[in-house]
Amino acid sequence: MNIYDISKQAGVSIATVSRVLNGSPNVKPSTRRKVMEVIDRYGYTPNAFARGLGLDTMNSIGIICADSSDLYLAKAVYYIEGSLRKNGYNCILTCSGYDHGDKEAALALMLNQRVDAVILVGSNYIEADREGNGYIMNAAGRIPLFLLNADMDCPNVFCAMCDDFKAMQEASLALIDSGVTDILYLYNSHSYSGLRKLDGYRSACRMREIPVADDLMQFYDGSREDIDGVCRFLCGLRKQGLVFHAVLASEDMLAAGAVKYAKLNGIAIPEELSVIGYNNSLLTTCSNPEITSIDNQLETLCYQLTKTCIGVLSGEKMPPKIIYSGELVEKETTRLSPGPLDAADGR
Amino acid sequence: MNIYDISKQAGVSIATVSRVLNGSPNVKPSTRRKVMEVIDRYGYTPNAFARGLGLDTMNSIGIICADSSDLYLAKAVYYIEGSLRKNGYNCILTCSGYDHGDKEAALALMLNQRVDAVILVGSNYIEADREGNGYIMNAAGRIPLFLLNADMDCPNVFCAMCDDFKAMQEASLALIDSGVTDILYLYNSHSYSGLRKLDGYRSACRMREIPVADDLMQFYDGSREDIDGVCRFLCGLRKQGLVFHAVLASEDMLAAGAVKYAKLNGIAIPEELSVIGYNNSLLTTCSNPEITSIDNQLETLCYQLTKTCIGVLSGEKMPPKIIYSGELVEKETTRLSPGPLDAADGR
DNA sequence: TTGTACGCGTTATCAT
DNA sequence: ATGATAACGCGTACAA
Repeated sequence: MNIYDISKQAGVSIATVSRVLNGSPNVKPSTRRKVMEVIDRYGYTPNAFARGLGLDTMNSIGIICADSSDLYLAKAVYYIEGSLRKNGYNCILTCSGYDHGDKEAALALMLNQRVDAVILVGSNYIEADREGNGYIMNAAGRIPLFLLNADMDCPNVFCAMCDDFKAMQEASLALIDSGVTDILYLYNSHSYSGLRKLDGYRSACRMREIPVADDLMQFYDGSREDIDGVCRFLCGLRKQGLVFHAVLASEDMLAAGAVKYAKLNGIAIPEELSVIGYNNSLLTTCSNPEITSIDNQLETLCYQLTKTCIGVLSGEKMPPKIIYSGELVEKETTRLSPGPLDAADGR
Repeated sequence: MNIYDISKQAGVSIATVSRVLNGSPNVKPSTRRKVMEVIDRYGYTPNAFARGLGLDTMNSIGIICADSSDLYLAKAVYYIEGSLRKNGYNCILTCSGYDHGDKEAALALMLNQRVDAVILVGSNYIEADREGNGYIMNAAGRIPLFLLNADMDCPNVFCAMCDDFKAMQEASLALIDSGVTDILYLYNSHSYSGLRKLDGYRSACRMREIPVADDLMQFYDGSREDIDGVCRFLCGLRKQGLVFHAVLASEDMLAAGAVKYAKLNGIAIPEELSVIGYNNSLLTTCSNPEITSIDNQLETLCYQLTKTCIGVLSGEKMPPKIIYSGELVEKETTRLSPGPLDAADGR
């Protein structure tokens, strides 16, 4: 069934059928009814490919993330997909992995699919060196690009991010000011955002005139799912004589490993060891005790980014950069000094 | 840049360009080089919409799941997307939610997108009553449908699933045979698969001639992310005087709630309370103690299902149903009697 | 080995 | 208000 068949059955031209289909006002009500009746009878829907060819769009948007099974990225993809679909866009998903060449290939494939825009989910699409981002700038020459949790100054590239630097700085300061010493910073990504977090920690140390010890900044390069691996990693550090009374982690999963480490070694939380994670994911409430974590407003970020995307595609002028602040959510793995908010809270 | 431009630049006809593009052997090497040179120079790629129109396919496959941020579904989506993409297919993702009408709408949208096939991820697309599945049978009349973790007999519908009944039955038997009494079955889904699991538990009780008490089968209808809610739910049951020495859960998240419940009430695991989850997800190793769980071979199932999908789309004859067995992975929340495997293990 | 011409199913333009 | 017709860019049968 195509538009010709419908037009014949309805005794009109294909132009009229098209008009009915697309809600043109220039159709006599009786004609519209007649055509609609035939359309409904045959359950006709216009061929999306032909439509795409004519309009040069199929209203689809590419979503690229490293790994959609990652707790955090999965949430982001979910929010973005829902928001875009609600606005009539389809989402083509690609998991690119963390390898640079694969990321580049994934983006190229999206462009060939003729998507209207691409959303890059996660901080790992921006390299610390400028050259590594050439493929992004290049793609931005063809279609608008949207980055979640990444920062880039480039025409036709729009970003929504959490100020990871400040969030981590504030968490570090809160820890320090509550009297905790020897804070181990644990991270597992060298992405731009990863480095920003690390810088936040360093900056806090400097602000409080604490020396930034190299062996208190540890990189864990095991699997992102291997909580026990993190636990073993920390046991190893301990065996090497490293002393720390807090673990500040760039990701909840690392913090969960720290909690296991404490359990295993009979270290009391938070009395002897404080733990702070990042992302405020399900892992924080699954862990026992529940993990204090930084909420980086993922849902809001996703919503703002898709809103920007839809705006751009409708030809509106949109802000190239949206920045939110993270929020420290205290649970059971820390005993921070009461902040101004808590002090004001009479309960 | 279209195929005409390229053909002009290369001094050949569009047919030749097309042949080069599609790797036809009937092109003189020198001509091929000449054409390739022009293609490379302009970075030309054929218009996917025009191609789709002519070939009636854009090699894209729809993936529908209720919620791609769910730990389990996210993994499934990830495996499926990767496998399909490796075989040259694009994936259009839709999260349908759990509402029946929305699921139906999501499938209809996919059909309008003219995808080559649709994969329905998760057991919640099959209703207990036959009528509820009419929309699926209907869609199967247009394109092949693939169900992960669901069972349906219908032409052009292919399934890959874990035998949830048997897996849960075996877990129940293992618990019973290790001497545990008063096993609370905790579940949060009335899907077909959910009921199969429940039946497995019941069946095990009957096999061991244990009465199947109604209040030992509890349905939790809180949020799928609210581990604390599960904890509170169990505390409530306890306060009502319900006695149970094990929690057998249809999902790891429920089991994680049970672990928290035990901690909160000073109940020793596994001495006073055994806990078994389902899916063997990250939550099992994040929990403390780590949760014994049933691994339902998700990766294998996904791989087999996509293999079937690709086969069907290539016109091969494929089995309509693939069934795997679950595997009980014992961790720290149970102390099961040594099975035949453990006994044979000399370590 | 290469080229010509048509079909794919829309939308949009221009008459009427 | 409606109809005829030209794009849109590709693949491919058929001809050469």
